Amino acid sequence: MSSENGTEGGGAEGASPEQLALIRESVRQAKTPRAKPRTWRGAKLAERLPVARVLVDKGVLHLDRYFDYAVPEELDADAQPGVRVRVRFGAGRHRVRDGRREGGGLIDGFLVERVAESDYSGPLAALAQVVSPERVLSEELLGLARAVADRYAGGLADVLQLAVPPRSARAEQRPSPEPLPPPSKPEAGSWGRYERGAGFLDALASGGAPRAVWNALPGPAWSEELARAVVATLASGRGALVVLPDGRAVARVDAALTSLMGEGRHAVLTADAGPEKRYREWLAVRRGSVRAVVGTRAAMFAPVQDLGLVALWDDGDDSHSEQHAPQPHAREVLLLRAAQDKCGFLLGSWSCTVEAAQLVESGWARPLVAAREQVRGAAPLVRTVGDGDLARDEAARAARLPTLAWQAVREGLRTGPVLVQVPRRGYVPRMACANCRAPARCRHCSGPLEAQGSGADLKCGWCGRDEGAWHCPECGGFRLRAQVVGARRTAEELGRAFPAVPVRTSGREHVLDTVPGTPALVVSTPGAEPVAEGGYAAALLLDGWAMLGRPDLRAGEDALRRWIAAASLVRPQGAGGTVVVVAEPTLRPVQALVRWDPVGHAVRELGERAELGFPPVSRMAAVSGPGEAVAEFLRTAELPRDAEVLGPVPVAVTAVGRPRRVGGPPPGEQWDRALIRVPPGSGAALAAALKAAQAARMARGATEVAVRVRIDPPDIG
DNA sequence: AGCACGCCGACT
DNA sequence: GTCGGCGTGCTC
Repeated sequence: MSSENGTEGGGAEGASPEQLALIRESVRQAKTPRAKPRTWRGAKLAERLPVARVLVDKGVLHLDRYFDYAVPEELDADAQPGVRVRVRFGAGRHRVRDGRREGGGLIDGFLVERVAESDYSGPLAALAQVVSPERVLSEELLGLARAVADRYAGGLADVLQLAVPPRSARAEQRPSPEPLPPPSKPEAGSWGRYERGAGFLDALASGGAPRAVWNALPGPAWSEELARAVVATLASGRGALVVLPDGRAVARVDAALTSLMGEGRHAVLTADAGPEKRYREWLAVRRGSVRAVVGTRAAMFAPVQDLGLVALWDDGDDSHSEQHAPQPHAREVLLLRAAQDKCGFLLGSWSCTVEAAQLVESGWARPLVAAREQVRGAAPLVRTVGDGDLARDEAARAARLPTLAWQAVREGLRTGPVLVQVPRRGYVPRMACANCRAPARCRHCSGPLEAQGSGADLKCGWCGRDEGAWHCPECGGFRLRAQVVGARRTAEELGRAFPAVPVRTSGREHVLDTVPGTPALVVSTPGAEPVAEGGYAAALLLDGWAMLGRPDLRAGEDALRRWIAAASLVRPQGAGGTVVVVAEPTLRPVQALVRWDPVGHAVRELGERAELGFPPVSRMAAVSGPGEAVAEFLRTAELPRDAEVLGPVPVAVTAVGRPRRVGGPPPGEQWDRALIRVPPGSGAALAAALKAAQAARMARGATEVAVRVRIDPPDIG
C-alpha cells in the first residue's frame, strides 16, 4: 500500500474520500440537519483512532482551533501525531462532479492528535494527504508554541511557522548521524572567577536545573564559559540550547564547543545556512542525533530532546526580537521553555537589561556575578569628556575632539589597535545648538529636529512639520551642528592625524570579525566591533549624544550596553587599557560605565519603571491602526478590570522615503495608537482579552479594517 | 477570504 | 412555483 495514494485529484484519488463525499451528499439530501455520523459504513477508515485532530495553517482567522478529519485506512500508518498533512478546507459541501471533488482548496496543516471520536456534529472530510511521515511537531514543541501564542496574543499557526522550518524532502531522506555518547564533565575553567560559577556547572552536570542571570566579566572568555555550561549539561545526559544575537557570536561559541568536545555533538542553526542544510540540522536535533544547539534567534524553538539548559547571550540586543508575528522575544520564549521543561536557565551579558534585573529581583533567578576585585582586574580605565570639558578645551573646539581623547588614542596606538565607536549610518542626523549643545527640538511638539538631505532644511521627526527659523531657546544661538555627521568626520580626521597607522572600518554592510593586535585605528558602528587579538589598547566612544538623545524608554540602558560591549574588547586597566567616552559625566549611564556597574544601573532603572508603571514591571500592549478601527477595537474588547488605556494618539507619519518600521503604518497614512497597561500578574489576562477581541473582529468579516496588536511594544516614548 | 445557504421580491 | 439578488455565517 502506498502512502503516495491520493495526492492528485481525478481518478487516481482513493476511493474513500469519494465515498465520504457521497455520504455527505446523501446526508444533505435527506434534509437531516447536521447528522452525527459516528460510524462510516462503506468508507474504509483506520480501524483504531479514525479521527485526526488537525491544526489548519490558515492565518489568524480561527485562532488555535483544531479541525477533525477522518483518517482513511491507507493513511493510517503514516498519519501519526506531529506529521505535516494536507486537507480540504473551505466552505460548503464538497460536490462530486465528473468524478472530481470541488470546493475547498488543499491546505497545509499539522496532525496534532489521533482520537476515537469527533465531537464535531457533522460529517468529517478525510485527510487528503500525509505530506511526509516525519513527525516534526512534538508534544513539547506544540506546548511551547501554544504558550508563546498566548503570551503574545497571537495565533498558534503563526508561531508554528516560526518554530518548524519549511520541509525539504531531500533533507528528510538523509539519515541523521548516530548519536555520540555524552561527554565527560568539563573543568570549571574561567567560571572559577565567579562566586558561584563552579557550583552552577556542578548543578548542571548532576542533573539539576539552576537558573541564573550572569553578568559576564569583560573580555573574550564568555564564549568558552557558555560552552562549558553546555558540556556540563550534556554530561548529565540531557540536551542544551544556546541562543546568540548574531552569526559572529554563534561562530565563537561553535568554535569553543568544538575545542571542548570535538565535532558531532552539537548543531549550528543560523539563518544564513540555506533552507535545506538548516532543515537537515534541525532534523538531526529533532531525531535526537544531536543533543546541543547553538544558533541565532530562530533556534529558540529548536526541538532539543530532554532539555537540561537554555541559555541566552546579550538579551538587550534587539536582534533577539522576532520580526514576524507575533514578534516574540528570545528571552521570553526561553523563559517559557525553562518553565515548561523545568530545565536550567542562563541569561548572560556583559551588561544587564531591566528584564534580567527583574528576574533576580523577583527571586526567579539567582545572580551569577564576580567579586568587585575581579571586575577591577578585568575592566579598562574609563574616562569621560562632557560639555563642560569641551567648552573649556580650546583645542577641542578647533580640532572637534577633546585633548583627552587625542591623548588616549596617541598612547594606545603605541602598543596596539584603538577602537573608535561611531553612530550607525542611517541614524538620521539629529541637530544640536552649535553653541550650547542643547538638542534642537520642534517648537510645536518637542520632537527632534532632523536635517533634510544636504540643505539646511529642518523637519520634525515626530510631527513632520518644517522648521524654517530655528533659534536655541537655551542660549539664543542660531547655529546648528549635526552630531552624527560630526562623529564620522572626526573618525576620518583621526585617520589623517596618524598617517602611519592603518584605518580599518567595520559596519553594517562590511563587518570585520577580528583585527590583529598591531597598531591600527578601527572605526566601527555599535554591534559591529571586531575582536582585537590581545584586546584593544584603547577605545573612543563618540556616539553618546546620538544614543542618549533618543526619546525612548531604553535609551540609557541601550547606550550603556553598547558602550560596555565596546569597552569589553579593551585590555584591562592593569595592561594599560583605556576608554574615553564623549558624554556628559553626570548622566546615569555614563556613571555606570565609569564604575563598571551595569547591574546597579539596571536595578535602579527597574525601580523607576515600577514607580512609573512602565514595563517590564507592568505589562503593556499597543493597538494601532486607522483611528476609527482602533476606537472600535477598544470599544468592543473586554479588557481586564485593572487595565488602563492610554490614548489613542496619532502616531508619527512615516516620512516618505524613510524605511517603514515593521508593523507601522504605510508611508503617508495616518494611524492611531493606544497603549494598554496592566499591573503585574494581569499580563496573561490582557493577552487573552486582546486575542479574543481580534478573533471576534476576524469573525465579523472582511468589512473590518485590521488593527495591529503588539505585546511588549519596543518603542514607548 | 471564498462560497453556499436562505430569505424575499419579481416574473412565467 | 421558481429564479436569482445579495446579506450572513461557516469552514472538520
